[in-house]
Amino acid sequence: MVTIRDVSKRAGVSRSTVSRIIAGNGYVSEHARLLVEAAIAELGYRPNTMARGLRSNRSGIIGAVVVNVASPFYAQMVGGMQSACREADKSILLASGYAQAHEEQQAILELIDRSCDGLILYLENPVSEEVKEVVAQADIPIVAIGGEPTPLAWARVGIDNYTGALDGMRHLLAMGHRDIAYFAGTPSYYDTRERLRGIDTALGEVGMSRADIYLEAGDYKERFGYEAAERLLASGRKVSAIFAGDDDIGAGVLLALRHHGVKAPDEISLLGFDDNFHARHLTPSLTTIRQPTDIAGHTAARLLLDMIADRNFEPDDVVIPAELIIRESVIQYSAAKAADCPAETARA
Amino acid sequence: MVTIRDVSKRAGVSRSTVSRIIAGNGYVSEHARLLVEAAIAELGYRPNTMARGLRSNRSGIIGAVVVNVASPFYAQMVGGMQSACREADKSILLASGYAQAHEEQQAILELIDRSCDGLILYLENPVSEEVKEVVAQADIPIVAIGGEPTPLAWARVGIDNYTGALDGMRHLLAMGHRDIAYFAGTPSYYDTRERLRGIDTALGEVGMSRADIYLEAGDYKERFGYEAAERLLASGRKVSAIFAGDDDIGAGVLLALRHHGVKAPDEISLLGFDDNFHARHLTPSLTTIRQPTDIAGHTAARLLLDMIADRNFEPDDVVIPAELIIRESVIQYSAAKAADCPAETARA
DNA sequence: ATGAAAGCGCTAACAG
DNA sequence: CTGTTAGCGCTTTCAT
Repeated sequence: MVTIRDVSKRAGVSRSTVSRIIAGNGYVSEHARLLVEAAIAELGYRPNTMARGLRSNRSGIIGAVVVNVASPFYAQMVGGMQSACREADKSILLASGYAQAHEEQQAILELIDRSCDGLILYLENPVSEEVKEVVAQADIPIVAIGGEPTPLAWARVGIDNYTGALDGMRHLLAMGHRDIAYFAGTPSYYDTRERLRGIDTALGEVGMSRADIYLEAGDYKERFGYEAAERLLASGRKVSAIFAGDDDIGAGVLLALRHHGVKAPDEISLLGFDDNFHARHLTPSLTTIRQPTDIAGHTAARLLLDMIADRNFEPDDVVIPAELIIRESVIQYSAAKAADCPAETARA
Repeated sequence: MVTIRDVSKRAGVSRSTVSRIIAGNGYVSEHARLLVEAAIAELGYRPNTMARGLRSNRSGIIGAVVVNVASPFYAQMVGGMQSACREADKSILLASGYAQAHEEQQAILELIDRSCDGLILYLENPVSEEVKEVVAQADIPIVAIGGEPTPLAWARVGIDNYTGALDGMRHLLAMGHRDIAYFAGTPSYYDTRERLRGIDTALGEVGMSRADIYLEAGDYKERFGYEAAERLLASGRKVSAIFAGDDDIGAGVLLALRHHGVKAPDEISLLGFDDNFHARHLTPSLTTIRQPTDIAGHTAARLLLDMIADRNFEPDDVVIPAELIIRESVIQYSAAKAADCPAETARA
């Protein structure tokens, strides 16, 4: 292995000079630089990151924990982080927390122990005091991205679930729907709660409340959407629109409707959330609310990198707006169709 | 920061003893172990991975380069790797090569420089001699997973694109189709070439060849599928089935068909490849060939971990079989329908 | 079974 | 602008 010592000998300078040159800081004469660069090239020298990290207490690695990389939602987010890190010559150490408290904490500790220069956290559970203690000790910048806001974070990048859901429900309302079902995802998730808040607000604007809609909570799975839709159908409750907690749930709803001979959007409109890849390929194509997860990931990484570069930099939290994407699955409520599906819901 | 020295003092033993205990090797008396463990707990000691790595030349980190994490195909694969690594207490340093030679090489160098204990590589380009040299120097186990087979790899985990495509084409043929189009993905990709080989074989079995089908190559994008389908329609060439290079291309084909009023599968059957999440949600749901990327990722990681644990372990290459998933988009060829779409293709 | 000693390769004062 | 010096925290012979 060729070390900094070999380079210094070859170039006829001291190790410090070589160190300064590869780190790119401190004063170095042009003459020395040329000599050293030549030596590095000839010898094929590559700095040892471990030794460097041990000494300088910096690793050049960013740690990220998301719920699950295998899911496109988070994968895209990680892609965004990666593109930001690449520009800054940082690598990403990736861990998944699987939305489980224990796994999440383990992941955080793992990243801290690997001396990451900073952390990006998408957590779904609060962290224990012990972990908080370790994190505080490490004293590295942390940005939270979506999920449960954590006191650990120095800054937060969030997607506007509240406004997204608000806009979505407003859209349904504006299209004349009043008999509505909402199939919420995992109730314990922060995002789920935010979406519900948005829905409350939208409902309130027309003098309705959560009590006036058919509400069910489950998880962000296609299966839940399927089963919830079946239960809705079986209940006899008539709705003209279903708002799915996300596109996966929406896909399940669509399947159930088809199996039971209910036409969407003719008989029941359907609104999704996320704008996953499959949203536009469903039949009918899904009107939904886009969450730009890649942008969120990129933004979070940028913020983190800025904080790492300048420890005094105190960024404001940023909220990435969600966007209503109108496709085919939501149509104007038509009284004609309602004729044989009389609404039994209370109205304001 | 609490170091191994603090622990040794507290426990009243030498640093070596503490080191042996945390590394879990060498002879240590039960008595000493208890003392040290207590001290570690009381002090909240956490070993410094940098110092440890510098000294021992092992990092506990696995490096992975895939084409692009943001894509569900690779994301799932990474998920599989992660699940295997978690069991072995290794972390994953992730890089994307974006199927570009330069990026791929950079990614490899980055991972090597970070002293990864082993590498999992999904490359789409050959590597330069320089990089090969560096990799050889590093002397760490490397497993290739899909993509271009690389001489760098000590072992290879591949998905059976050949047999997958063979089975797919056989299925089309068995369903009576003879006028077939194949929309291949990026021609330079190894996987693409393998699939074409499979298609050749299947065609050969019924006395046909590539010249007898409508063949177009582009990239693995929905847009390509859309445009290729439009060109096919415009060409006047009649086919009863389209085999799409992957499900994204397939989605594009379906869209084009719909826009041009061609009914699938009634007028044209469609076969995909990959079994992406959206495949079953298309209308008609897509008959396709499943690539178990998560299993491939897991397998590759397991192999690598075994090689890291035992440098003499020489694993055989493993091939993960692809599987034909039958849904709605491919139906039996019907002469009746062919009546007004006379085939102009040569037959054997 | 344990301790002493010798660095791993690099950076960061400090002095010149 | 450059060299000297003193470790960073840990592992690993080598004795004992």
